[in-house]
Amino acid sequence: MNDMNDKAEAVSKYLKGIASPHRLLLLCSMAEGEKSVTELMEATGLAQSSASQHLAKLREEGAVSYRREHRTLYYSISSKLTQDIMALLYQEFCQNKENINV
Amino acid sequence: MNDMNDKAEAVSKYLKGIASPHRLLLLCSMAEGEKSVTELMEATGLAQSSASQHLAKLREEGAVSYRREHRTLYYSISSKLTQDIMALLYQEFCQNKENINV
DNA sequence: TTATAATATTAGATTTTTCTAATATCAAGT
DNA sequence: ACTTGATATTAGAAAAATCTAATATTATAA
Repeated sequence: MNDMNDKAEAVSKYLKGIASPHRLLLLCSMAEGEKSVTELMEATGLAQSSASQHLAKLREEGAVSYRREHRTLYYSISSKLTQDIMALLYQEFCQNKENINV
Repeated sequence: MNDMNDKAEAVSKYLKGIASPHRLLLLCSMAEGEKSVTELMEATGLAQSSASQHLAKLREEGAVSYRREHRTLYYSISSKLTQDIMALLYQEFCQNKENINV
């Protein structure tokens, strides 16, 4: 019974992990392919510290991962769930001209 | 360009709208079929005021709607997007024993 | 028309999130 | 060993979310 509460907590943590305008923009940018932190900063207009903190949160929730190449870290979406959700959201908010059924 | 920002805002608002443990439990309960507010309170253990406020937020985001029957309001999930997302989350957090790919 | 059951709204305190500024780390290149 | 470029972490202030308690609304039944 409080198994359900635990699951709700976990799901909530994950959803809140991606549910900020800035983190969504980061994910959107990464949806095009892996991006360095600097590229992500430019694409989203975020300050360095802010970008880094948002990426940390996305990492914590397992939504993204990175690979190092020299001094540069390349981030990308690493979870199927996140890809699926981003696809649904994109379809709903970015393609559906009249926002019925939101 | 700030079209993207506007969309990110809208998506964020929607996601935050469903991303609280209590609201997820409410949605989970409604996934079984429409429920009265009292039934939802019992199912989730929420206080009356709290349940009502959470339902208001879900309404605002268009995730749920209700129908009145006498004094009782019956709530249900009204958006395809919300149903799809709930299905993905259920699959990921409630069926996948080993939480790979979160 | 008044009492009551079912639900909504408001107010205020508490907690959580998010930003900026400052500082730290870490891996090259010199 | 130093310096520098790329990124991370910490601290603290400001903004947003959430709970409880109190009050209001609304539809029915007496």
